[in-house]
Amino acid sequence: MQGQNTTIVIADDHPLFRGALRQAVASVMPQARVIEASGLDELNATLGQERDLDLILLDLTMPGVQGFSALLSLRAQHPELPVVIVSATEEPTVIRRAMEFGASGFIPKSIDVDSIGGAISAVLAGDTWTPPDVDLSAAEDKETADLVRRLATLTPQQVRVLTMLSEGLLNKQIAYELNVSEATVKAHVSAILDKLGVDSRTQAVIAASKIGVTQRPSPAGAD
DNA sequence: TACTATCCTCTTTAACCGTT
DNA sequence: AACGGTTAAAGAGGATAGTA
Repeated sequence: MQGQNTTIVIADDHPLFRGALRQAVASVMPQARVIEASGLDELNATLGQERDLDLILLDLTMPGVQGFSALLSLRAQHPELPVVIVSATEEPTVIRRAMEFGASGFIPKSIDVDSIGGAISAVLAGDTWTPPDVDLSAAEDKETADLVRRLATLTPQQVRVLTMLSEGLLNKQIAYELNVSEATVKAHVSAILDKLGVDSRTQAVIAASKIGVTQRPSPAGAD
């Protein structure tokens, strides 16, 4: 059924773990074609070139990736393409949030290769997969859940603008970065404020950082 | 099946207003 | 004047429904 026409992208900056993932894929589907990307740029290049991709294994912490922003824009730009998050963390909050942002699965790096293979085949079969020993039922407060839902409605361009907003850029600077007029940026900002249900860009930035869509620069080394 | 009409979303821009 | 924000409008592109 599945195997020979299946193409899977592994996006992770650690070569060792890319190897482990590749091995896990091979154990489940020896025929599958695997494309590796070591960063966001390579991933985007792959997405631009390749047509019939079946699955992306996405590391949550890669160069060029801020929080969930990569997942968010992937979901926005390629709604049909299943994304499985691969991460070192096993925090239920992070896992739940990833799933709410549209991930098809969440694989902690600590689990064994067999389980990873099982997770991958489950997702390819159309199911979702999260670590069985992690309790996801713990309810998040309503406001946060609501905010997550709102964030998920942002368009790719709006996600880009929000990311730059979080970096403290002015409308004029964002316009320069995106090669559009300042009026365009203002319109995007307005749309973002509307969708997030806030009144100002600062509130939008605070909301985004609260959820973890964009990470604020942390004072101490945080990794 | 193929073609067309239509609707909707996304993106872009200009004009305008309020605040500092 | 500079900056942030709102609104109306228009073009591109995709999805959908109806028709021949």
